[in-house]
This record gives sequence, structure tokens and C-alpha cells, in this order.
Amino acid sequence: MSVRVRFAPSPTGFLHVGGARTALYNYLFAKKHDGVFVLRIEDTDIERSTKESENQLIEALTWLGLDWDEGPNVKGEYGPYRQSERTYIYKQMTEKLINEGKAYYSYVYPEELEEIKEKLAKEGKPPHYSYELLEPYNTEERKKEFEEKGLKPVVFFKMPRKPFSINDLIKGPVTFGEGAIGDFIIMRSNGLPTYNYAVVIDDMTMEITHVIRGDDHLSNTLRQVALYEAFGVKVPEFAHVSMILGPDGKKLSKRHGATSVEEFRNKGYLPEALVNYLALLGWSHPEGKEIMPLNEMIENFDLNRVNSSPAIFDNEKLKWMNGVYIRNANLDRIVKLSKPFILEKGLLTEEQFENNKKWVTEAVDIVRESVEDLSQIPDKLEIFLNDFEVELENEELKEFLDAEGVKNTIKLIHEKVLNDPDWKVETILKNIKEAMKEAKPKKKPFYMSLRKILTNSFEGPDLVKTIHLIGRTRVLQRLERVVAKW
RNA sequence: GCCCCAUCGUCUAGCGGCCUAGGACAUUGGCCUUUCACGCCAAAGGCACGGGUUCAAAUCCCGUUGGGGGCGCCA
Repeated sequence: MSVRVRFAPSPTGFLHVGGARTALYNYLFAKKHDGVFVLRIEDTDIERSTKESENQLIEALTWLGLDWDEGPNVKGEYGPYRQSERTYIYKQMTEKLINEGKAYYSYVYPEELEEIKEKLAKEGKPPHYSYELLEPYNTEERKKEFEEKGLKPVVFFKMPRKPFSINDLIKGPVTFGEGAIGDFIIMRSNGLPTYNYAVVIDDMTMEITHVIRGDDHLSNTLRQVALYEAFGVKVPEFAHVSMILGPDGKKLSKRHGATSVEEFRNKGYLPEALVNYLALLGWSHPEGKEIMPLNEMIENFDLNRVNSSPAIFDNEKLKWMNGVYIRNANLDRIVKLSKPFILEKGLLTEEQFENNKKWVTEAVDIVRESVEDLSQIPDKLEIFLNDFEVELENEELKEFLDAEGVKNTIKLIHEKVLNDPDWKVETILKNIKEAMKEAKPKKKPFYMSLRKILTNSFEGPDLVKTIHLIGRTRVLQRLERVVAKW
């Protein structure tokens, strides 16, 4: 039987990095086994589910490159792929359970359920519902009342009082003792299924073979296994991936900074960097490789190598990895991806950007060496574009300028540039070398002075390349205003 | 009460002898460079604790402690 896995998010917000990792593991597992990856939207919570969230989810997944074989916008034989469109299936299945005496209707109100629970707690008994406890509410009056109010009775599943166990592909054997939980609701009074019920029906009817999901669902598995058994169907394999925690060891949340895929995208992270980082957060390559393309992850993916302990999200490592990817990526792509960041900062207009592609490309290329995300590119580009007041009073600069031969060399360079319209990296270098030969400055003070005068900074990329990028006109201006004072 | 987890600050390798515990990020030092960064080299840093089992334990078992999850007509 071929492998079928699914990623089943609820459309109630942005795609969280934890969800992204779960999706990734499902994807890798599917590809590794030539299986099918399905995307299912779990929107049975009508209060919180939104179409916008669903769109954002799809966009984030697409951006990450985790394409699915079946899903809401892709044809498939197991659809529909939105739970809200599958209500007829849940109804059918529920009738079956009721007819077989494995589930029952109840006309209780939520408040009454609370009361039962409180009463049990007071008596020191576990807060478990049962048919005996619920049956007294099924009076004829109550049924009429529900009908008048347009309410449907909730459906409870009769939880067998026996132990259940699974052999989790990541956690190993997990056993839930007898009577760990009581009967639970599978159909709500609004006619929609509850989570634990819908997943089982969907996974069952979609013939999902492996359920790879977050650790937080581990205890739900008990209910789900009981349901599979009630339907007399084979239980799928389970693999529970541990949670992603914040730096303080608590569940990763907004307090910890960026947590959604969209935020990382907006901050200038490359999708392949995020994917690579997420893959390593819990899984490891058999030979310890860290930077690797998706196909290599697929080739080597194995649930055996997924760690069962929770992982803390380490932004520093992600940044490093993103920097590596930015440096190794195709230059034209980086230029293209940097564009919005550059425009947003107001460094260039759309026209300037497009009309000076060659210049921009060259500039982005030398600047990408030192960034860890795309948003830092415009910051680094500033020295080539923005003008400034030279801080001639700067103590450090003064010292450098006063060193032997420095000012003379700069004057000579000014003259040479003035008389040489040719503006190539090689000629710039030639002019500098010649000036140095004539005036014989001390090297370091000279270079530092020149850099400071031209870029207003003592640090930055290769000076000659920088000079070339600043452009002849601007270089001349910047030299002139200094030389004029000597 | 129930379930899961526990190796450097962080992500991890390790699945009874190859461990004097390996790699990566971060940190520190050095090299490279006119400078910063990149890159390269090196250093520091860890098996939570206590009992067993075994000739031998980071690895297996039990307990303690610590962390996380769950106990919804949320997913």
C-alpha cells in the first residue's frame, strides 16, 4: 500500500514555524516513499476559521515550496479537502455508530456538563461522562425544547473502558491506562463534528497511512484509536513530533518574536534557508550534513532520525544559515528579492532600480557578503548612495590624515580622477597605485582616510570596488570638498 | 491524577565496549584583509541527580528532580 500523509492546519491564523516544520516532515516523508502529500483544511470551528487564514496558509506553504498532491485547490479522489464541506460524511458515519450502539444522543446543555463535572470532582471521582450520567437529560420535554430552539442533540462516543496503546514511530510505545477518559462528544449541537472525530473520519476515508503531527496531539490519539476500532478500521501509524519552544523553554509564541512563516518572509529570509533550518530542528542527516538542498533531505529523511525531545528555536543559527544561502544563491534572484527592501527604504525609486540594473547587481553582490537577511541589504547599500557631512574633526581620521604622505596621495588621486574619465575598477586601482608611488603614504592611514572621506565609515567592503560603485561624480565631489580645505 | 521529554548556552551525533563524548550555531583567540564582514585554524564548554542490571552504561531498568503537553460542543 502506498504512503499517504497529510498536513491538516486549522485556518485560524498565520502558519506557525511549528506547523511549517510538521508540514515539511510530512512532505519529506511522502516524497521519500513516493507517496502522496495531502493538504486538508480543518475548519470545523466556524467561529475562528477564516478564508483569509486559509489563503495565507496556502501562500506560506507555497512560498516554502511544500507543494501538495491533493488539497482544496488541487484535484484528488478523496475530496472534498475542507472539513466544512464534508459534513455529510460525518453524519453518515455517526448514524452508523449510533445504530451499532457505539454512540448516543444527548440533550444536555454545556452548563449541565459543567455541573456534572463539578459534582464528580467534589465526590473525588474522575470527571468522566458516561451514558448513565447523561441519560436522565433525555426527557421528552427536553427533546421538544431542543427542537423549538433549532438545536441538535450532541452525540457522545461510548469510550470503551480498556487500555489502548500505540507504537509511535517517534516516541515508541505509548500506553493509555484503562479508564483514562470517559465518553466524549463527537458531534456538536450545531451539527458539526469535533476535532477528534473529524480527523479520524477524514484520515480514515482519505486512507491516510501515516499521521505525522505535533506532540500536543499525543493524548488525543487515545480517543482517535478508540474511534478507529469502533469503525473496525486499521489504525494508521502515528509519529508525534515534539514542540518547538522559545528561548525561555516555554511554548514558542509571539512573545518570543517572529513565529510565523510570513514574518520570516517579510524580514528577508529565503524559503530554502527556513526549510533547511526547520528540517534540522529535530531531524538530522545521517552524516551530520547541515546545509543541504531539499532533494538531499528527501533522500535521507527517516522518522527514526527525528528527535523525540522538544527543541528551542534558535534565531542565531537561522540567521547564520540564511546568510549562507544568500551568499550562495543566484545573484539575479537576490537582486530581485532585495528590490522591495531597497524601494521601501527609499534608497532608489522603481525607475532608478530598473534603469541601473547593472550597477545594482554589482552593488548587491559585494554587499551580500556581510548580511544575514535581505532587509540588511539596503543598509549596506547606503554608503554608495546617500551623501553625508565629512567629520574632519573626527579624532581617528585626523590622526590618519596627519600620517606621512596621506594628504598628498589623496590630492594626487583627486587630480588623476579629474583627468581620467575612464571609470573602471582597474583604472581606479591604477590611479591609486600611481598616486601612492609618488607620494609614498603610510598604507593603513592612507586607506583608512580615503575610506572615511568617501564612505563616512572606517569599515566596509573592498575599497576599490566601493569607489567604483560610488561613481565618478560623487567621488570627485567628496574628494574635492576635503582637498579644498588643505 | 494522565501522557511525553532530559548529551556543551542552543540544535544535535551517539541506539552496551570504537567516547579521552563527535559536528553545527553562538562565544573567545589567531590567520587572511587597508578596515568590517566573509573564509580558514584553534580554544573553552555537556551526558540533571540517585539507585540498580552488566566484565563494561551517555546508551538498558527503577526512582527523584526539572521541563513540556493534555484533560473544551478549540485544533
